[in-house]
Amino acid sequence: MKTLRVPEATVTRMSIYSRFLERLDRNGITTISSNEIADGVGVSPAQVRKDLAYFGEFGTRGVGYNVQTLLKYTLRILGLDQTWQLAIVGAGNLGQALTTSRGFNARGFHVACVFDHDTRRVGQRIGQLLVQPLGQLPELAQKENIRIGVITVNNSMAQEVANIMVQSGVQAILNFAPITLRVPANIEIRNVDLSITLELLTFNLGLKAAQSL
Amino acid sequence: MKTLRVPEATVTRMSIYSRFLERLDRNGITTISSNEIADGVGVSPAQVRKDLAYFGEFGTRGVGYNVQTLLKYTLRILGLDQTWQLAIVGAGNLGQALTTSRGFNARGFHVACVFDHDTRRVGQRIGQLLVQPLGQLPELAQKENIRIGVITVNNSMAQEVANIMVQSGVQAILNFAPITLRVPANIEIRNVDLSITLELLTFNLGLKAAQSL
DNA sequence: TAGATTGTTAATCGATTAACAATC
DNA sequence: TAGATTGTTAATCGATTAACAATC
Repeated sequence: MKTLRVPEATVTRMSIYSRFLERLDRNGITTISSNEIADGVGVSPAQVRKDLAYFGEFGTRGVGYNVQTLLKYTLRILGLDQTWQLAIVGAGNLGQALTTSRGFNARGFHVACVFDHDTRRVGQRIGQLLVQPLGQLPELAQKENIRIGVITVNNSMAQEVANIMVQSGVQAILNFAPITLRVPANIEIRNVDLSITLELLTFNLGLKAAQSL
Repeated sequence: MKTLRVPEATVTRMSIYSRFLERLDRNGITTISSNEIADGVGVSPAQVRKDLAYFGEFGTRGVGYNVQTLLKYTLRILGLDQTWQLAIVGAGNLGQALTTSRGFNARGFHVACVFDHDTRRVGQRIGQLLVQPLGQLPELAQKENIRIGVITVNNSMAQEVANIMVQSGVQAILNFAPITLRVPANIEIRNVDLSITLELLTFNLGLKAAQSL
């Protein structure tokens, strides 16, 4: 049980390489070098080779990488060689957007059900799905083999929803409520805070303004 | 014109410190140490002091930091001592969610207008706002002093929308379309790709599964 | 003055890049 | 064999942490 220690930036780039390879594959390109991958996604060739080296030897010296083979490996590394059933809790605008979004319904991901606390929302149609009452989450999570829960409710409900998700056997949570949720250590959790992203922009604009003085 | 070089992680943490200070201030706390800030947000005290040191000396040795003063400084550093007018282009579910979201209507940010290409959406009400035709963007951007544009249209429209934004004098773009946009170098741009975030989760779940073998 | 906490320097840690031997 | 490109090692770069002098 050796613990593989991979920088998070490497994983992010694996995701980017993987999409790039998908595009190459669609365009019928069969072989590619680290140099071309680097050019294609905007990193250094050494970085590409180093990133891949965390996971194995996928290329052929003097030749390059087989696109299909490398694509298959990157998908497997990212855990995308299997299906991930998602449940979204919170059928407001954000929940609706994510339910039908391409990112959440591609590359192994599938939004299998949507829940809401509000009885007025229950029964509403979102894409192919009907909004389910929150009380149904434990049962449907079992039935649909939900492994990832997405929280798009407001702050006051978020912790309660997280608790229900954990009790329902969900393994990972993607949380859009801008609060810190408490979950057991074995649950993967990640927060998406768009306000911080906005503030990175305004910070940089401020820097620029200062530099042009 | 000395160029201030600050790690992006530091800026992200400044944003987090700033919110923490807001909470302290609301609770009437007047003084705080780097140790307490560190505890409150989950980083090391040395990190807190080092982060702040990029921007100045805000504390008093032997005493700590004045909450109100430090809050004011963090807000100024992040560029939040001014109002940032936003325009959202794409009045679908995501656009609607962001238009009325608290993160986009607090701490100096204000969604001033929403646009859509689709004539069926134009005139719709979102919160206080009416959806405007895309053609109105240049004029309204001027009139409303829009400095940040948010792109929530589909991939095929995103580049065109970015072009119009740039021509309209927008300084920064937050792009939710999962494609790489070409903009002039003086425009700040940032992509939000939720799929990559999802894949970080599945990668970690895969690691965990491998370790428990 | 004694106790506390900052701001800063030096040490450590980790990630990226450069360089090159291995090898197709 | 000559040319090309990988996989890996060593060098560099940058960020975090530890430690402590400065000072309230």
